Amino acid sequence: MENEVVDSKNFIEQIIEKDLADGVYDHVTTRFPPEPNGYLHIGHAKSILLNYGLAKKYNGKFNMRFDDTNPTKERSEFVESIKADIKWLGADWEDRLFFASDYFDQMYEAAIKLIKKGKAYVCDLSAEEIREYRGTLKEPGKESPYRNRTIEENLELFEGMKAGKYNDGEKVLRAKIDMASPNINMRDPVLYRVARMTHHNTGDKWCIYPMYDFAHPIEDAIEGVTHSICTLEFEDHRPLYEWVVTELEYPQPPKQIEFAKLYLTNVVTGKRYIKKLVEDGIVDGWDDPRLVSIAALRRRGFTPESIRKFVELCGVSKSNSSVDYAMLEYCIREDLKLTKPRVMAVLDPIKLVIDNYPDDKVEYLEVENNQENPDMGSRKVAFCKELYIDREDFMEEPPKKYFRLFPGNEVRLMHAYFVKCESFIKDETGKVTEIHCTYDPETKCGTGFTGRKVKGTIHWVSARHAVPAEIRLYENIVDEEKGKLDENGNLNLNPNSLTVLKNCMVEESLADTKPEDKFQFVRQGYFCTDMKDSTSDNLVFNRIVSLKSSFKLK
RNA sequence: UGGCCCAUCGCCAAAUGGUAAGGCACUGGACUCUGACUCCAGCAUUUCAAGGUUCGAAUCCUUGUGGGCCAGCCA
Repeated sequence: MENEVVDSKNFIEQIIEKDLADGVYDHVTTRFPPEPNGYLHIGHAKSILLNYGLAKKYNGKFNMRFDDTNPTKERSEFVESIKADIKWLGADWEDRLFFASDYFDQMYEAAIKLIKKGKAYVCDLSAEEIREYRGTLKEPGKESPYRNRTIEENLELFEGMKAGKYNDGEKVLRAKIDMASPNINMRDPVLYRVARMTHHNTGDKWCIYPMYDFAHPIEDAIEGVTHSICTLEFEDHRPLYEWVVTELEYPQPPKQIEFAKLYLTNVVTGKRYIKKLVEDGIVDGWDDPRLVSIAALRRRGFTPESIRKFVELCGVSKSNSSVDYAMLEYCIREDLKLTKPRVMAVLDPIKLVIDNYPDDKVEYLEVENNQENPDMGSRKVAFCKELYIDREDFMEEPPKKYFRLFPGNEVRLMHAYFVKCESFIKDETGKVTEIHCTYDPETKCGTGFTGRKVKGTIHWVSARHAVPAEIRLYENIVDEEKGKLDENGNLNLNPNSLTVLKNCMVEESLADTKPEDKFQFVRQGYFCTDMKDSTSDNLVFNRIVSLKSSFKLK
């Protein structure tokens, strides 16, 4: 059933296999190291699934680690949401949940080691001065006047930093590398800063905190990570990463590998924009279904399987690219297709009366839950004289090749009978209010009737049994403008990003739907339930994607 | 002449010097109790450009062009 994929390996797999073959490493360990400063989105899913998949593929381990080295931005609530999202995606860190902050002691010792090797020094320059001394992209920097302090003096000063003798910003520990390096990251980068902040994990134990470039390689090395996979913008940091693990003399040091982030067309991903959308009340939060955070995708009805499939399909490379949103839709269609029940729904009801059907008769038709997957069982659906069908399934004057209901035409009511339109009623505004049909008892579903064929099959619900529902049609918030602000500083919004259809009717089997249930209303798009924020008494459904194509009126 | 990275169909992406996979999207057509699904067919004589090396180049070299990233005591 899986399409046969020719065994092509992405560039990271090739690196890993070469490392294993060359004996560079005797095991594989990867990790996902988010900073707990926000919510995960589809881009993170790529990183999570990539790291997890690689560990699985090479019988290695996948670690979960919060990179919490900067308490100003980090909060515990994010820790929990991130853990929940990763679990939902199916990446299992087993018992290896780590915090960079748990390694603060070891990082401190590592700093001492560098000082003793003459590779790090305490610098008294202010932040502004450091920036000035750093030079520019085109001009080399100049050395700090504090660069040549003695090891003893550096040791004493650094201990003083730890002991809280200095104010925030007064002193930093810097690596002694090369102020003339064309790579600005190598111009004596700051390793430790003084910051009196309460850390979500270590509380007030520390008043100095390590910088990412120093902390990250140490975290990886401590955990025995072999392949430290990150995104492209860290390429320039790799020499520093390597400098740290080399100077600290770790055996089998980890190596950093960079890959291109996942961008999606037609969505807004920038944190700034999402923040504005939330603040302006345009969306109802970071998990609004029109966004692409993991939580939003989950709420909108995407399944973990569909996200996994999507990430797998996107592939991994080093070229900046933007994947078509249609690919994501394809993935959820693929997943729901065989695994979720297909039900009938009417978005814009119009009454259909079967004139030759007994007034009080009710039939309970046996309907397969998924015609393509008999294992999914069946259910009973009530059928009677008065039904609702969708307004767009009837036309008074049909265009060519319109297969559905129009005066004189016969169609199949799905799972039920052929029905022929005999007449219809309009109100004073010309709007059709009721359609009258006759049905043919011989054409009942399941009888094997082959006497004649019809071109159209339409959804219906029993007017006496159907349940009212509210359906929300979500469109992605931003179009091809890629989240750019317009001349007035506003986001380029799709005015129809949320359409609420209030008068929908769904078949009675959905009455006891739970929020996590998923259904397909094929022919009218796919939907899933979402009753979390329901303000109406009706059932609430979210549409997740459109069908591939449908008959369109010219 | 600051450094690093990237460039293959509308969108992803293989091809590792041996003669351009695959998926999404799209376009026909068949089938159909969902205009869906499924099926079948069509979608790069050419890999940003121009030179060069080679029997042979998307792959190597040169020079351009286009795009991304870097001057936080953020990650």
